[in-house]
Amino acid sequence: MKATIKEVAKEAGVSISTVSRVLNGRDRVSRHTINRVREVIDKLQFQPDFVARTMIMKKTSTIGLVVPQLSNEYWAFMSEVIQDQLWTHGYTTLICSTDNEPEKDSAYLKMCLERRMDGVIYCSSPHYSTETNIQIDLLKAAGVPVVSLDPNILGVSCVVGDHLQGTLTAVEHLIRCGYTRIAYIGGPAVSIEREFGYRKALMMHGFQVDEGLIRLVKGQSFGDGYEGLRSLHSSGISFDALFCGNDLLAFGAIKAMEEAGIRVPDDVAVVGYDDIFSARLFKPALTTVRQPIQDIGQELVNLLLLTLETEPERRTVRKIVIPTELIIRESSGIRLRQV
Amino acid sequence: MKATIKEVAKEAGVSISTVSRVLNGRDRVSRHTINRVREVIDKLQFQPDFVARTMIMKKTSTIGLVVPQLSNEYWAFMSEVIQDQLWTHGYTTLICSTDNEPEKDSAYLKMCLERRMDGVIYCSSPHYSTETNIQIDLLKAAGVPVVSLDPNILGVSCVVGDHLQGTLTAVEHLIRCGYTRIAYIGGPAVSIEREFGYRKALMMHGFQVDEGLIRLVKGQSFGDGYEGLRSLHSSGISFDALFCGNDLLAFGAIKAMEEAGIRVPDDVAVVGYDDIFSARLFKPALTTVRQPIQDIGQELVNLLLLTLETEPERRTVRKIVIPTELIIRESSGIRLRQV
DNA sequence: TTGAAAGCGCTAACAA
DNA sequence: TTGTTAGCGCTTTCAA
Repeated sequence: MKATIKEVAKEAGVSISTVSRVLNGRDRVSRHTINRVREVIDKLQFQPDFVARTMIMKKTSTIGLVVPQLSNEYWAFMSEVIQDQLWTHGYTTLICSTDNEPEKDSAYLKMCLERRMDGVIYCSSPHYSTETNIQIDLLKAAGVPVVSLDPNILGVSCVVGDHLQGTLTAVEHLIRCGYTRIAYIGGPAVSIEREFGYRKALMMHGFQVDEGLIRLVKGQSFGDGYEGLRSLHSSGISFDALFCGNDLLAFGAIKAMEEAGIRVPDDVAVVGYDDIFSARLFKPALTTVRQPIQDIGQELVNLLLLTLETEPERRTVRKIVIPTELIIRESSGIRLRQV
Repeated sequence: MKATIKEVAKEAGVSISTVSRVLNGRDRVSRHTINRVREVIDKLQFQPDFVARTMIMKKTSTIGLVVPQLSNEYWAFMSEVIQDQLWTHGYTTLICSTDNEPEKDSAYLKMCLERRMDGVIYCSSPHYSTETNIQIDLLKAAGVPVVSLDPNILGVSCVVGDHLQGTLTAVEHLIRCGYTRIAYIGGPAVSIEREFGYRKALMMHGFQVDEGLIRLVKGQSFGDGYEGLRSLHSSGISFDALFCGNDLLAFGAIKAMEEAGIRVPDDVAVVGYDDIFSARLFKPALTTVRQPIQDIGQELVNLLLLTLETEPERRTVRKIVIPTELIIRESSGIRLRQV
């Protein structure tokens, strides 16, 4: 059914090595032979078998990309950016969505090794497991370049958002607005530095951290934010502001407040994190810490490509910190211009 | 660096075929040999080379999935559902986001053939090109099962949302609410049947279709909806309701109306299509036609798997129509319960 | 400029 | 139950 190089060679009356040569443009082949072979290739609709080629070349031209959840706008956009970037560099991206499940996480990494990915971009859910670490070590041991977004994995180059700083700025913004009882919703699915930034901001401004104002939820989606706020609300504790580990959590929390008759920002000011597209569409438009997805994706790809071009012995571990930006909108109570 | 089956055989003092046998669980191997080999495999951290295996088996266990735009919530979710489904059936999914560019569309399909995907799920942007058709034919000619979402590609099994009916129901809902000047924003990136449904509903209820109320925009995203409404507004034409080809277009249109001082739903009622997650979060909550993504993804996978299990000669072209459901929320002017 | 031959790492007859 | 051998479709020496 599918023509092979053998049939092309036979039909053209040359050897398979000659066909291979015109295919790869290596060595020199006479004009006449080239034309003859090209003709037959067209006629037979021959396409070299990528798999066979891969086996010899030891290069799949494929990069594995592991993200926590594709249905989360943030990761979907990130994946798109990275895939585009890699495509222009001749690589295909194998996107893997782990749905925040540690088992899937390591399973996909394992697959990356089995399938001989040329490199891996790992955007973990921060509660990755020991198994994940083992897989990453295996990958490294096999000489497969790995770069990661955010987590500190020993010996892996990474791009990190400046979460501590980002959160610090966000919470300071709330403090400056005069809020004094600032709650926090985060958890293992969100960078721990955001919690640190929250604590740091409070302490720097002379506030005691009230652990009762902190809710650590399991996931990083709408429902988790919703539950987080319900728990906060039903505890009876009072708060006049809320910082959420990401925008989706904030959306969920606001929804829960709406249902409980708490007005945002009149009763409680809210700040999120990420600045996903819908943050500006939401009512009230969400004040949030912007992570420049485009830049982050770009840096991840650059970092990976750089590693790919360096011999394993010469590779160095780099860490690139991407600054964040506070985007002030309605939800934090100040009516500035909408961005 | 990486151990091969040869080294395992040598180390274990058996032949490579014996190693292969314990690897695949084929034939019978003595308990003792199995243990011996397993030990060595562990010791050497041997993993069979997927690529080499693939070459012999003529099966990559990989399915290509082509979607128009991953950063669109609808497609991100769809991709996640399909990837999950396929993963449980032992397949890896290669997700390709074409960004609505016909060239990328056909380029990715070409890649699916080159890389010997076992099957392809094609969720086209409806303005796919001739080149796309050629690539799909090539795929079929090579015996690669292709199933598609929505478009009518000759000889390709497909799952289609019942867009004509869905739109009809939506527009009839507006008519019943008493709106008489119903505008439409759609275009090539959105199923043409939605436009037909719009026209049909109007005609069935004795309205003349006013072409001035129709705006065909290029893409399917927020910005396109925004532009569509601006164009509609600046033309000076009057309208009291608006049906949009998808939710994102509706969001954009509503944003533009907001800026123009047009209130939704008080001045203009709006209905979208898809029921993406943020539709219920939006203010006003969006009335929209729900497409059951989970079901659609499920059906696509089933259809593909079925085709995969059928010998090429016995394959039949099937078309599965998925019913839609009108979800009434605030934007269309009736204050029913929020879903 | 071309061809013959040796593999890449594995599976799968066919023997033993 | 195990080993030998012949490929899968291609690239790449090495000769001619």
